[in-house]
Amino acid sequence: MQEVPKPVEKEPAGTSTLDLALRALELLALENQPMALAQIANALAASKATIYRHLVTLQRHGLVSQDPETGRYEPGVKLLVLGEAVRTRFDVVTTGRDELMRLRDATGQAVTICRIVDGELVVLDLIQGRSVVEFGTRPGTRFDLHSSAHGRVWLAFGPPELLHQTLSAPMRQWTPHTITDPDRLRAEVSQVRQRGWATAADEMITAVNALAAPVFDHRNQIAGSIAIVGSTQYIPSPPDALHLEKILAAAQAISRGLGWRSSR
Amino acid sequence: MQEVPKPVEKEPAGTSTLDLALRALELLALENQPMALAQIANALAASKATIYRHLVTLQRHGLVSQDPETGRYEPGVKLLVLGEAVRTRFDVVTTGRDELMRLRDATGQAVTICRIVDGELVVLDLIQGRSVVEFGTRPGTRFDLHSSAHGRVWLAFGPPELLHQTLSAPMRQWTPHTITDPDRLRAEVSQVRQRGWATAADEMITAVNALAAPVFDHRNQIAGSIAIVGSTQYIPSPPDALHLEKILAAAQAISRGLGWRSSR
DNA sequence: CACTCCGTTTTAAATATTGAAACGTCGTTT
DNA sequence: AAACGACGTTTCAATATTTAAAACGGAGTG
Repeated sequence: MQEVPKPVEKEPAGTSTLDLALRALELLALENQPMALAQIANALAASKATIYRHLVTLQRHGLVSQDPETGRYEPGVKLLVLGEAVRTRFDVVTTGRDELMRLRDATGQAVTICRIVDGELVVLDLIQGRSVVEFGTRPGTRFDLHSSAHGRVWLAFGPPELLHQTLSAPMRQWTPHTITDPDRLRAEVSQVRQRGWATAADEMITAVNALAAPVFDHRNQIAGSIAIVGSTQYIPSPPDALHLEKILAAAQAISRGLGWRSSR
Repeated sequence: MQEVPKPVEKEPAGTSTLDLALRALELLALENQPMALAQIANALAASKATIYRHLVTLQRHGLVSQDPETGRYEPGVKLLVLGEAVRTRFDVVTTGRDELMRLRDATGQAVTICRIVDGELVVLDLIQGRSVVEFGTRPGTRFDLHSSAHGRVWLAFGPPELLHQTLSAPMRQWTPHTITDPDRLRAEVSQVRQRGWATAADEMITAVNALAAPVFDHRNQIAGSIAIVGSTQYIPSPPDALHLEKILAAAQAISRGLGWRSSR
C-alpha cells in the first residue's frame, strides 16, 4: 500500500478552531458593514452554530460586538486598543507624528511612514493629504522593495541582505515603468545612497509618485522611512526643491528625536 | 450525591480554545517586550505545547510574529491593519482629524475624540499636545460617564437612558473633587446641555482638566465628543474664552462635515 | 564538556468542538 | 390577521481535536 506520506501538504502544527475563528474576525474587520451570522457562516463554509459560539467568545473579549437592534455582528473596539498598542512599539511613529503633520501641511501631500517588519516593508502610519482625491496607503499595507520609493531607501540604507535578496529574487513588473532589471536597480540604489532620497514615479501605479527619505536612530541605523505620496502632477521627478528640502528636514528632525547625532 | 447543578456560574456558550488563544494574543499585545513561550504559558496556566500551537496559528494570520534571533514572540502587524479598519468605521474620526489638528495647534493642548460604543465611552483618537509632559489617554481607553468632560457631554446630549443608568448606579470617587452625588450631577448635566460644553477639573486625576463639546451628525444626533486635555494650569475652570471659542468652532466644523445643518 | 534552558515535536487519552435539527422571535407577506 | 420566512440562539450526540506530559535537539553558559 504505498501511499503518499502526507496527502498534499502537511501543516506542521496549528489549531483549526482558532484558525476558523480568526478568519471570522478578519472577515468582520475588513467588511465595512455589520454582518449577519448566517452570512459569516457560509462565507467560511462552517455551520452557524460553530460560528455563533466563536463570535460569543470574541465578543467576550471585546473583539466583536453585536448590534442590539439588528443582531448583526461588527468588529469591536478592542481591536483599536490592540492596534494602538502595537503601533506604539515602533517609536518612529510616536516620535515622528508631529513632524510629519508639519510636512503634510508644508507640502499638501499625503505622508507615509514605513519600516521593515519581519522582512517586509509595511506602512506604519499615514497622514492624509489635502487634495480632493485621496492618495496614500493604509497602515499595515506591505510594499515591494524594488518598486517603491520607501523600498529604495531601505535597500540603500538598510541591512545589505535586503539588497541581495531583492536583487536575486524575481521582481514584479507593476507598470511599464517598474524597474525590474537587477543592474538598473543596483545603480538606482547606489544613487539613492549618495543623495539621501528616493523617488519612484509611475512604478507601482501610473501617475503616482513618492519622495522618500530615511530616518536614523541613536545607533546611526535606519529606523524608518518617510515619504510624501501624490499625483505625479504635484510630485514631479526629479522632485521639487521645496519638497526635497522639507522632507529632508523632517527626516532629520525625527532622527534627532530618536537620539541621532548629525556628526558621526 | 446531591451535587450543585452547575458549579459556580455557567457560561452559556463559547469556545474555551479560542478564549485561551485570545488571552495569549492580548497578553502579548499589552506587554511591551517580546515574550518567551514558557513565559506566556505559565502566565495563562497552560501547557507550553498548547500555547505553542496557538501561537503558530496566530502567526499564520500575521497577528503574532516571532523574532528569528531569540525565538521570542511579539504582536504582529496585522493588528495594525485590523485596528485601522475598525477606526475608519467611525466616521467622526476620519472627518474630524484635520479639524482636530488645527484645534491642537491653536490651543497647544492634547485633543481627544470619544464615542459611546456598546454602552461604554471610549477614546477613538488622540492628538498629542505640545507640552513637555504628555497628557491625554490612548485610543481604546474607557472613561466614566460621571467623572469626565466627555462623559458629561454624552449625558447631556446622548440618549436619556445613559443619564438614568449613570444616576442610578454607584459612581466611583476618583478624587475628592469627583462629583458622586446624583443631584449635583443632574444639575451639572443640565447646565452642560444649556451652554453646550463641559469641563471636569480634578475629577479623574488631580491637576488635570478637560474641556469637551459635542459633535452632531446629519440626523442632529450626537455622533461624538471632542475635548482638549491638559494641566489645570493651562485649562482653567471656568475655561479660557479663546479655548472655548476654538473648541466650539471645531465641533461645529466637524458636525457640518457629517452633514449637520445649524438651523435644522 | 556537561549542564540548563528554551522552542519544538510526538504521543495517546479525553475533552471540547462540531453540525444538524429544533426553538422562539421578529418582520414581512398573503 | 394569520402564516410564512429569516434570523439568532440552544440543544444534543458523535467524533474529530485539543490537550498535557514527556522526549528531542540546539543554543547559551558555567
